[in-house]
Amino acid sequence: MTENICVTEFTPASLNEEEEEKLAVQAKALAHPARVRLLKIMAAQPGCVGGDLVNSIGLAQSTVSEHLRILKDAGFILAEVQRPRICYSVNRSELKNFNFLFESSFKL
Amino acid sequence: MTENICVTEFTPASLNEEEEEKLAVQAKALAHPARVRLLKIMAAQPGCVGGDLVNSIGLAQSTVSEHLRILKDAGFILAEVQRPRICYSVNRSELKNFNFLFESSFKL
DNA sequence: GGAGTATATCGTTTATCGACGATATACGGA
DNA sequence: TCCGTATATCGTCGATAAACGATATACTCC
Repeated sequence: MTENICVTEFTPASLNEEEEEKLAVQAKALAHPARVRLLKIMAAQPGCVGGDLVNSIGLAQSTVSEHLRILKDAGFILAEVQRPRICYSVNRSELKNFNFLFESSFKL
Repeated sequence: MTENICVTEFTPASLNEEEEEKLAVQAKALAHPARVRLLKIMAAQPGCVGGDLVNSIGLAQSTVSEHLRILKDAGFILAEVQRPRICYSVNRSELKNFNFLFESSFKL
């Protein structure tokens, strides 16, 4: 360890660990092409889609279900039960919140 | 497969596979708390930081180096060699581009 | 040329992810 | 009540990620 050349002092106070964790967790939910695609499809629908998402994407039903669970856990989508189907839709406020968190974290 | 209830037809033309892939790849680079933290630290610096990042974070030098490589590969940071150090800084245009890609993909 | 310094790479181990088929669940309707 | 349908969960396997210590690399300065 030597003295810094181009480093200003960093104040730990500006590090909000919870926010960082949330940003990372949500980014992880976006970190797969299939999930980006699913989100995009849902965002393009006025209402919601059922398991037709499975047909829109070349993956097994169980795989799609898992991707949807991850997106749901991240808060990016909502699931409305319409037996026997489930109607998924994007949660725009949470998507916007991610966007905001991203911008504010990195001072864009 | 049955007829849809709440699904409108989806046009594959609006699916830009390259963009989806890029969004996923960049999201993956953000999908770790240590990398979010590193980016945040760098974004808070006027210029750049050297390997002091290693000291700012409780991880081994080799681990931090790997995280930095991932961020660099994603285009989120720039590395300027100042032997024997390397000065890292955020690439704001790429961060902003991610933001834009995110917004436009999901129609926010 | 040799020593010192900062960063990158390698090799290993453990943990997590992604995909699938098979099966369970939870309901609506005949 | 039993059947069909849509979704969720389970178990497994191969692939990838994350962490570390040890070592290599690539310079600067004596």
